[in-house]
Amino acid sequence: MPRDHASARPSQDPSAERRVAPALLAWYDRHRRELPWRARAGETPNPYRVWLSEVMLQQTTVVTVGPYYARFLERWPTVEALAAAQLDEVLHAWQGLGYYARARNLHRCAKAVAAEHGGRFPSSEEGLLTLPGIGGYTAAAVAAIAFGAKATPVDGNIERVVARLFAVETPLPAAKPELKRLAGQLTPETRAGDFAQAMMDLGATVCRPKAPLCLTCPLTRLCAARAQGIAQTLPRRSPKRARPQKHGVVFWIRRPDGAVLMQRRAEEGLLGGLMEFPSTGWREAAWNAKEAIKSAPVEAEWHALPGVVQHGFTHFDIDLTLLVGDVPARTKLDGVWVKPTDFGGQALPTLMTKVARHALGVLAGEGAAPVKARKTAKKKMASS
DNA sequence: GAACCGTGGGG
DNA sequence: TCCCCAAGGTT
Repeated sequence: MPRDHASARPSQDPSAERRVAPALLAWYDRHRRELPWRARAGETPNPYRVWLSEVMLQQTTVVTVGPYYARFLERWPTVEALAAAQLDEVLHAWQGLGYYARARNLHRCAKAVAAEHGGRFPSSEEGLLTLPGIGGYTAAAVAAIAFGAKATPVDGNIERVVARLFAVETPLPAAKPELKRLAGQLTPETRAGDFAQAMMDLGATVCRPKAPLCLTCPLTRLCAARAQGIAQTLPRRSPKRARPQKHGVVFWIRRPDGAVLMQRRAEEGLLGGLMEFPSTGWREAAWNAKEAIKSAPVEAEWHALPGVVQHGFTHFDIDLTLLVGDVPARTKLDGVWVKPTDFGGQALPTLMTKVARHALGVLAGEGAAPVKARKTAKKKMASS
């Protein structure tokens, strides 16, 4: 469907575009949020802190990032300190935050800045783009916020604000180039960093995905979607593919001293570099015990643990059942033996934290297993 | 372009 | 309960 040119303009007024940035910056000066990584008005931003926060904030909420940011900054106050850390330390500190490639790239980036840039981040978008884990959004964000460059980061918030302001009805992700172009047109010559943060604040607190607060929005008179009464329906999105359900069987292997076998996952891919309990592959077809045991790392007398651990990833759901096996002391296997009291010292993804909690709860003989898991377990056991 | 890559909270 | 989605990047 063709888009007429009138839609590429906020409201019918041709001068509206030029009024967006002044109106938004005036609003920002009054409603500016205090965030841990945000320099106060008049203070010089610290590029390391801006970069660290921007990477943590990728696809992650402000509330979630808060404590992680504080811990990272205390432990590694400078990019050189972070560069000197071990990758496993960084992964462990990142535990629970998700998208673990960010942690690996964060570490690589710190090393690159320390070793190849004298400990100073490049100040241009182009320079920043060459670093690991820094893509179009983060390069523009750091350039604008930390270095005052005229750059236009476009995140989910800004996509939404711009889609509404210009009533762009093209669905995402196809609309991304157009939204980026339109956002660039709005960016002022000065205060580009404040403008970007103002757009993001507006998207987070006023121009929200659902139930936008158009009555209190500083741009409401300039908003084409508001004029057409379609603000809440934008941006449109192309339908997403359904998430398949996968299944796996975990081998909970115990030594007489109570230690359990853990292994490190491959560096690349899902949960890369993190620790896990050994398991079968994760596939869409269900496993039966006899088949699963073929992929056990050791021979043992296996006992099925009641219950199931369920978890959702971005692109598939998974349920894990557990087989418990006891092996003699001195059993030699790939991996590390870890006592449950030391699980906290390992970089475990949330899925494996759930596995550990479930196993320890059931094996302790009390009702630590989630009620939901028990119900599902009964159903599954009855059908198998 | 499309798939892959986590997690937690809110409606 | 289920779906949405959050300051995206890499392949």
